[in-house]
Amino acid sequence: MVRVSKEMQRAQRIAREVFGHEQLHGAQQQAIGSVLEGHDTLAIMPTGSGKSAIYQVAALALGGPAVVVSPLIALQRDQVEALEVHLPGQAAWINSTLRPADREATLQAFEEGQLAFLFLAPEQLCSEETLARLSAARPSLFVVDEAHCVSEWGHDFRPEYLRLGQVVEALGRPPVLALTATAAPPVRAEIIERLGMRGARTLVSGFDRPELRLEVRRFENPDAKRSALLAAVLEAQKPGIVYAATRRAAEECAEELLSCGVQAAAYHAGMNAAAREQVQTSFMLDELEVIVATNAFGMGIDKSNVRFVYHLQLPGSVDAYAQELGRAGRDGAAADVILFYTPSDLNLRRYFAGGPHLDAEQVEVVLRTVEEADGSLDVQALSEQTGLSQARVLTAVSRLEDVGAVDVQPGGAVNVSGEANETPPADLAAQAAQAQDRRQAYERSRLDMMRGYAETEGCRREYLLNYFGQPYQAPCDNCDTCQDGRVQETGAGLAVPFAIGGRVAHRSLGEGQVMHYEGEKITVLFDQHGYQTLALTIVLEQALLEPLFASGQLPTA
DNA sequence: CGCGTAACAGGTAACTGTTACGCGGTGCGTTACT
Repeated sequence: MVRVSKEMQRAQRIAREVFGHEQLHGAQQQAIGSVLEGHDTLAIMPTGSGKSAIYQVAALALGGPAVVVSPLIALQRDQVEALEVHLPGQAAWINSTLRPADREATLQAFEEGQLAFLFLAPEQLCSEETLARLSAARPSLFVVDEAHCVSEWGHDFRPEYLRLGQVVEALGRPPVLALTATAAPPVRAEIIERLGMRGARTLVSGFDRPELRLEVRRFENPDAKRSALLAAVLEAQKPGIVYAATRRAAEECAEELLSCGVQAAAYHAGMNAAAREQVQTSFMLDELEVIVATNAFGMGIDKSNVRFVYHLQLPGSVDAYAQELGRAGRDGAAADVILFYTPSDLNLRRYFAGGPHLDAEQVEVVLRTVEEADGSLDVQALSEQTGLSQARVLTAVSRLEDVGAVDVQPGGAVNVSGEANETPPADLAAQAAQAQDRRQAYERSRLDMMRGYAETEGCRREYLLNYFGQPYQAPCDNCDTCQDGRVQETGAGLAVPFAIGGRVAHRSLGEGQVMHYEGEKITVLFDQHGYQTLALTIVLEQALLEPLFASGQLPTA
């Protein structure tokens, strides 16, 4: 018999009376319960499964105001509007769209306890003053929505994401609740580490989407591929989404579709805000049949009747692919998920993966400039002083921060860290350059996993689920390889030498987690070296891998 | 990193081969103008 705690009963009542949810489902209850028991919690749940209700109910049950980190101003607006229905006047945002007077009024309302929810992007949490004022209201919960951004964006795009751990400290360490729809094991580990979550509970609910039909069509020639995609869109049931790797490809594809009589439009970050908004709105209203987008499109989109998601180029990681394909078939009806693959697309993704390559000399120039300026320069100023691009300086500073050589102040100014004074700058620069090499190698190993999906002869659903650490018994009977008989039934119970999800140790690559088997190969995610695929016969003959402990006993940092 | 395009050289007409260069995703914020 399940004992329902008093706190949980209270949470159920809040869900019902405030938000009108008759019944919280199991995963929601688990996550809310975990938070109410005071645990830092990472909840991984598909979009549309009521993630918002978790933080909404948990925060009210805890009784204090919640600080919610949200990556996009548009998402902050959506969340506030949703709360406004049930709790008028108790949710607000702080971002650059506010006039100074309104910003001040909002902060004051939060300090005085009039707000239950405050939404902001991580950049806002870099101001000492804002932090001090938020902390004065003694927030009872710190929520990081779309928490995969920590790992996807923190390293060389939005570095403030990597500093949220310090923010949690500055706010007096309220319980941390991180929410995302997709996170593979290394992404989970990084979210927990970077947010400084303690004794974190990780709750994962169902990744499998049996209604999605998975397929890869391989082409050697990009033109032939584009024609095939156009033909597929013409025939497909609409509405649908086409993902392209570049803005130009998105625009060209949208134009071609239009000229074939399909109501299509492009969507990417190079368009002005009004045009983007208009495209998104008409897609949501079913006025537009097909949206052809870069990865700028999708976060926070919950449209139930998307009948296909096609990719004109492969995404940079299986994580990104899972996010994007997950936007199909939310209503539970069948939907088509096809990757149109040409191996040459890997080149562009390799370029994007892991940011720029850094020479130790370049990093040393940055570090010495930081020293000479005595903490007065930010990334932009450093870029001007050193003649290196901003992206390069940003990456150099992030890696110097990782190795403890520099600190970045809330205002953005870069300082030499106190501990680093003993070590020669050249050594620190070399360490930072190495850290960047490792990061690139890791990102490329993730790209290799995406390529593995495109090229697998096995069940694609099994491949995806294994990637997210879940065992699966192929065939699924709803992917191309299963349906055309390529998948050999491995036979239930055929002994695999190391359990999927289990921990293993390799002589030279260190410890890792078993991800996937395919033919004579085993893929392991190594803590230090990313995803590596090894020949099973050699592994067994030379006893290269040693099992550690079963999955589920993974110690959390 | 690697691809596609533009510019250019070669030797006197039209074109081919070489080289150089630019381009490629995601958003917050701030600031200087209209």
